[in-house]
Amino acid sequence: MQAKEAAEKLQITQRMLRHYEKEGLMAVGRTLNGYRSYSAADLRRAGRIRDFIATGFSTREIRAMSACLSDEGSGPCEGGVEKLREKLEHIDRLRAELDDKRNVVIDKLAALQNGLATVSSR
Amino acid sequence: MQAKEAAEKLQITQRMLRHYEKEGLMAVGRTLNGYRSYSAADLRRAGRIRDFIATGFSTREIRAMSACLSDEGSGPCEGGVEKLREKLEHIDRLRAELDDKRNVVIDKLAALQNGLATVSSR
DNA sequence: TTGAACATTAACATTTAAGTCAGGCTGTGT
DNA sequence: ACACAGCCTGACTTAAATGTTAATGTTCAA
Repeated sequence: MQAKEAAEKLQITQRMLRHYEKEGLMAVGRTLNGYRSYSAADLRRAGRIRDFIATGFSTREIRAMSACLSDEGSGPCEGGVEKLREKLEHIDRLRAELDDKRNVVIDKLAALQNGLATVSSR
Repeated sequence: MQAKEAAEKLQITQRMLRHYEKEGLMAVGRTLNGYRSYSAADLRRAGRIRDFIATGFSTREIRAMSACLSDEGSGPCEGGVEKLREKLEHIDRLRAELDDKRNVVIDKLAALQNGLATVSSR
C-alpha cells in the first residue's frame, strides 16, 4: 500500500509518516520505482507511533522503547509499561476532575429542571 | 506560597510555572515585593495544566477549555471531555497492545520455567 | 502523448515546551 | 554591612512535530 492510502487509514499526514521514518521509529520498504510500500505490519507500527505521540511521548522516548512497537512480543519493552502508567495517572487525575465538574453541571441542570417542574406543576 | 515551593510540590520547574502564566493558562497574584504568590487553588490549577500538557495537549487546546481548569464547575468545558476521551482511546489502544506483549513475555518465561522445572525434576 | 494524480527528496518555516543565562531586586541571618 | 538565597524579567537556545513549498520522477487513462 502506498503513502497516501496509508496516511488516510491512519488519519495522519504523509509528512508525519515520513517523519516517523526519518526519526528512526520505523523502516518502510520501497517498490522498484522508489515509492514507499506500507505493509500491514508497517501500518500497525505507524499507528502505535501515532498513538504514542498523541499521548505526549517524544520520538526519543519512543525510540528508546522500540521493542514495544514491533508486532512480535520481542524485547523487554524498556520501561514502556511504567511510562504508560505515568501517563495514565495524569489522565486519570484529569478525568476524575472533569467528571466531578460534569456532575456538578448535571446536578445544576437537574435542579433547574426540578425547579421548573415544580413551578409549572403548581 | 512562593515559586520554589510551588514548583517542588508540583514536581515541575519554576520555568514551567512561568510558562503557564505567560501562555495565559493561569493568573498568579503577587505579593507587595512583586514575588509570585501561589494559592492552593493556583496549585491545583497548575497541576491540572501540567497533567494536560503531559498528556499531549497544547497550550492552545488547554486555553480553549480553560473552563475545565478552574476549581468551580463553571463553564461547559468546551469539548474537554471529548478530547480526553480521544486521548484515552490512544492510551487504551497502546495499553491493550502492551499488555498483550507483556503477557506473551510472561508466557514465554513461564514456559521456560516449566521447561526447566520439567528438566530439573526429571 | 499529454495531463492529472501521486510519488520522491530537500529545504525552509512555524509553533510549542522547556532549558539556560544575564542583570538586577529583595529579604534574612550574621 | 555583607553574603547568600530566592525572586524577577528578558532574551537566547534547542528540540520536536508539523506545515509548506519547490523541483522532479512515475503511472495511467483519455
